[in-house]
Amino acid sequence: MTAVAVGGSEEPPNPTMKGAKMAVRLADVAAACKLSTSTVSRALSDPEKVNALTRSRVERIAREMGYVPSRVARSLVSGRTDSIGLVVPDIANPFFSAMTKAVQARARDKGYSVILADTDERAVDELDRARTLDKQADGLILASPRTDAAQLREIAENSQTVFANREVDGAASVVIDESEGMNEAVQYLVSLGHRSICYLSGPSRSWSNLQRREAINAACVANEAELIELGPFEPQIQAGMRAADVVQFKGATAVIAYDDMIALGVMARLAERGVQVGREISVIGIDDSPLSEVAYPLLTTIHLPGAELGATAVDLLLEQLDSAATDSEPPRLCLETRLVIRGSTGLRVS
Amino acid sequence: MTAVAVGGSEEPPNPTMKGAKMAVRLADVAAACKLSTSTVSRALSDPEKVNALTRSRVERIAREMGYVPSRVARSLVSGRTDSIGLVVPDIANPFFSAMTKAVQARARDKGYSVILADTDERAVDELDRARTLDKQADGLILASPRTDAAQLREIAENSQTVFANREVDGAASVVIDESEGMNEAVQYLVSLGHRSICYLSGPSRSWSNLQRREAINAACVANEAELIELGPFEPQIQAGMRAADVVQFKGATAVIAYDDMIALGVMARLAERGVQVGREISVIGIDDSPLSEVAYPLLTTIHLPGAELGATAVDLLLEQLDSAATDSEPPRLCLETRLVIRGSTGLRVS
DNA sequence: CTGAAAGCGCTTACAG
DNA sequence: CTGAAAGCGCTTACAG
Repeated sequence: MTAVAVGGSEEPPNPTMKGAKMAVRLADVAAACKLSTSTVSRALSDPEKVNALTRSRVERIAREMGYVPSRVARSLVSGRTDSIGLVVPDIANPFFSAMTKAVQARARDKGYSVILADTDERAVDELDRARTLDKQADGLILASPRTDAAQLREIAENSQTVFANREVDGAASVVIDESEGMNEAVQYLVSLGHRSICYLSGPSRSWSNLQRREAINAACVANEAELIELGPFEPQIQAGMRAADVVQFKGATAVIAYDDMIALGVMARLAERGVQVGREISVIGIDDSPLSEVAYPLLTTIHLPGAELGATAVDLLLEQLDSAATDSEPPRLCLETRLVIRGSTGLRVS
Repeated sequence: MTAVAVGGSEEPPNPTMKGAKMAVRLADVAAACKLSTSTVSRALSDPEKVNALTRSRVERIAREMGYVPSRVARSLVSGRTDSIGLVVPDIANPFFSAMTKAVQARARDKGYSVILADTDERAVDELDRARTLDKQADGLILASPRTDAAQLREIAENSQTVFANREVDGAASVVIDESEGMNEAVQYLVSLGHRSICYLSGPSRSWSNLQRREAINAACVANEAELIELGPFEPQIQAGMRAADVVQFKGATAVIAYDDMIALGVMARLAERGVQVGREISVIGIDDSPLSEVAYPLLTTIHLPGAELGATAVDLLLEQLDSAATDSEPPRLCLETRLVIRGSTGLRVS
């Protein structure tokens, strides 16, 4: 009648410790079920390979015990982490936050989680951040990297990588082709009587900026407009405010900015000075961020499919992960743009 | 003189496979060094315990072979992942992107990476996302969760958790106390001649919204102003535009919105209707996001220390992780607010 | 200072 | 259908 400790292999649970780390293990469930860990493992992750009754019993007991499989143990055998790394220049920039949101949503739909790295526009940190993430993730999405092509190629050779908003030889990428939107913008300005157009450059090492410069240049040639380049400016409102001074000094009547942030900064400063944007001077942004509908006047801008960019990058990456081998030439996708006309543009006065 | 393959245990590397997954292992460098894995492991991660010459040789060879330790293997033994999970309602909302940026930066400084989950304002998904992240991270930061207190408490009991912008009994948290800023705002409006103030409510299940309602209520009582509550509205520009209609219908002359996004939407719609914000009607936001300096007129708003909130949450979480035991009462921090007066407010006209 | 062995928590051929 | 064993790539007492 007196109970003597028999076997006594049961470790008392430690209720003061938090976190699933000290939680019930597969072996605990197996012991409770009086089965081998092999069978329990199969019952939980490969149900077909196990007797139906065994399976349901295992499932029930596992649930009762609050069993949660260890992801890292699983990762160690599978070689996969089911997560992807995303490197962005500035999550506070609406373009990247919209893109990040889409990346996260799509990744989640596919059973992946995303590890985020923000380089705060510091190009020199990009490689380091990418390498760090590569150790923790199955693959990488590098958004608008400023690093030079050779180093990016090296990253792509050593890791599963997809570039967003940047093309790199031999690597998968999805970019936005601004030429259509840019052409519409220039054509529209010319139709309003503008003959000279000012482009406010973005970061000098930005691939996007290069694309946009080329696009506006081609568009200006095609539409017989003069092009004046100013900059570089950081894609931030503050920088746009400084840009406004240069614009005013140059006496420009039509400006296209590297992005909405700069355009918005320009408008804000101009308004402060009593200049009527949309009448005395026309301003066009690039991005079509939510902000462009809040500014005064509403910002005419080239719409960039940021969410689509993010979702597509995830799709490309997961395809690449699944196809294992480096079979064919990696895909390069290209998304289109269009001009969204609002209030910040108007007939040239003079 | 003729070199004959001796031992021949060298696996040929597979250059077509990408990713550090098939990379050189500790055992490989041990073999190359003709040492045990134990020694190599120590040389690399606990240098003091190893002969200086051995160490430098190991380090050199490891470098030459491009050895990168497997994080998951390490995690399996250490029980730590060195990453934290962050759950936010909407990364595209400037408040949360600013906070996320700060979380990421601070975490990185401390050697942690951050796994991001965006619930897209879907309160029902919060718990699920938190649990998923908990499996992959050492701890969790839950930003502005809408879930009810009981369930949040349960999360906090099972995982290392810090709440940002929400207080939960028995759990660590850092919140923003709006009462000071709110009081300044109401007092300011009253000093401009407004006697009736309209509050545009945020999400009904938002703890912040509750705090703000209480704060404005107290402030109105203290300043002898009438309070009219409208809403709820989602913290988005679109919702603010709809709110504007209600505001106009009510004939309000002074409104304080749940956040900048709503305030901005209100202003945009009002401007569209030809109503002069700052003259005919005063609008105050909450957040002081970069947008508030771009809107027209510039938005008067209550400054919220979003970056500080994020950084502080990380600090609290890491302290909690290090102190292992659930010793004392978890800390509850509170950050202050203040009113930033800009152009969207002015003397009451009638 | 160095090495052999056990173990972190799973999965998965390989037998039975 | 089930179990014993090996292994994923490290770290860490325990000996020597």
